[in-house]
Amino acid sequence: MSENTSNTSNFIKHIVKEDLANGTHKEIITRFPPEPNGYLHIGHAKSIVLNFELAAEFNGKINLRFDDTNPLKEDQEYVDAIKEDISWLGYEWDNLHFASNYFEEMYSRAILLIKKRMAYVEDLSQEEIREYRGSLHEAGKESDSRSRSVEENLELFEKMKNGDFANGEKVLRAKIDMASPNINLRDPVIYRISHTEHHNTGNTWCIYPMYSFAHPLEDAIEGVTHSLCTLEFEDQRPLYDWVVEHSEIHATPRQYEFARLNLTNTVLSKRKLKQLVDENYVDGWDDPRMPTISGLRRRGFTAESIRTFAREIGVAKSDNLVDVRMLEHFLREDLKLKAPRTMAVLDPLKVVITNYPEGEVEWLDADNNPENEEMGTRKIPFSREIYIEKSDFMEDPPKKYFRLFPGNEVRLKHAYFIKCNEVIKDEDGNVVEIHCTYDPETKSGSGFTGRKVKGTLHFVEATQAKKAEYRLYHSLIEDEREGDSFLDFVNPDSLEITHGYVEANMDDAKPQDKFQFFRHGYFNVDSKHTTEDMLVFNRIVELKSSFKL
RNA sequence: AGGGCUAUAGCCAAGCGGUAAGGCAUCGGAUUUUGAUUCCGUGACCCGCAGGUUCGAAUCCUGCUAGCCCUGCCA
Repeated sequence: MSENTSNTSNFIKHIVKEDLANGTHKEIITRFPPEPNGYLHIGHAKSIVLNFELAAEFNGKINLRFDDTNPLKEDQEYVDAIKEDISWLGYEWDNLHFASNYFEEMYSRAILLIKKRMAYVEDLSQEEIREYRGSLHEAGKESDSRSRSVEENLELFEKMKNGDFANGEKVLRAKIDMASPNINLRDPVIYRISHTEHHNTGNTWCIYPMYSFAHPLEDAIEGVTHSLCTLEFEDQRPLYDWVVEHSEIHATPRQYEFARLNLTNTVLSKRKLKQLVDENYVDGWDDPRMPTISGLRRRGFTAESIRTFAREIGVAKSDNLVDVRMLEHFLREDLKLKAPRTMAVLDPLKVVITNYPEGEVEWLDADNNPENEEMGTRKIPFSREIYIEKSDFMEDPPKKYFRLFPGNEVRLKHAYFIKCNEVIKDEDGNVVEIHCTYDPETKSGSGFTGRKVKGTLHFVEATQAKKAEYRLYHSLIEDEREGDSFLDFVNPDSLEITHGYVEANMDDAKPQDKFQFFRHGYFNVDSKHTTEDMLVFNRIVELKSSFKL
């Protein structure tokens, strides 16, 4: 990756630099630890970029580790999708691990804790455990199970493992402090029974470690030095350290917490995203309106723009709400020089150039990207009948409208000046066709300077035009709506479909090809809906515009 | 007397005792065969508030205030 990854500063880099400088570590190891229970989204991208680039910048290593300790929610489908998304983002992990590969090791560490009288099997029901835990304002109380002998605990824990108990009948708890002001330390459950098949270990286990016990062990086993997670785990840090210390794995991973990403007009919670998918608000995890990596990819966002975005938003500890326009900015910036510029009419209006010879087609020169000459030129057709954008004509325009209207002359991009002479309407009074005349002297590239026009319109020549479908996306979530559930904020009109024309030379456009459609924005050939006879384009983002009616 | 954390422009964010980086957005202006791009210009008499220490404070101390997180056998 050639991008400069070290020009930003954040508190985690400070910590790493210091750890390296004072010899705490010779080499750092980070990890990205997704639970395979859903698809990755742009919030994960923030964490991925942080962890991978931190390791790269300081010549360390990074592990991709699936935190698969709860078989009830996890699935191989998600493992595959997550790997694909990380690779697509442009990152390579040094090692691939699964928490489930450490189950045996974790089990033996749990036994060690029991032997050290630091863990015990609990008889209380889930409800009782909750009651005994106390509340934010009052201490918890100790359960009778707490004073069980080591031998009995060992025997019961083995029975748990052997499947002698039903789900929920027993749990293993760490013996810490039922009166701690930090509720996470009030004898947290570290193993539960779940007679569930695991995507990786099958039916080998019916007890599974809890995150708070498993995660620190995973980090310690792998020699992770800097374990980065989000703010809501701050209260768990004392427990994390407790597990590492008492499990006697001689490693000292440290947990650091940073603020998760929030984006305007977006939800970034796996639970909510899953709900949007399950309840058919969208067409799957990769729906172009979804903030998932796969959705952004299908929409047309580039990996580079997502990476740049993730770097530029920074990493800190204060809650934040980043404007989506920032993401869009980096997409435009990335595609500006990379995407060929072509003309597409999204909502066509026919124009007949009455003084242009019938049956004649001429081919005009058009550059593919004036800001990037290497992209070359192409020929585009021009003839008596063309399509322009419906919104580029107004019969009765306001002041400062410099597109087409009766009596006004405009430039057709790469072609000629045309002047509107006549408006054809149907019986309902709708404008169905415009009659114009062109001036042969004004041909583009001829150096004509006789007079100027204010507006330049894009067009598609009618006989060669290729039909296309456009999918114009609007925010899936609208922050300004009101409601209690996030579903009240879902925009029912987030997908707008139109049909129009693109240049004939788009014939060889393939899924995921990206273009700038003149005056419209950046578009991507949709990989799911495009067929042999119909190109379907996703609008990635619009061009910026200061035009107001 | 619950505990943990955060507070720098509309939104992100740097800053680590020496006199407020940068990006996004906004609004002007110039250039323009995209009302795009590009280019220039635009905002903190001040860093949540109030005191204090210091020659000097966004940075150190004290006290407030506001917001977020924590009572899953989720992660």
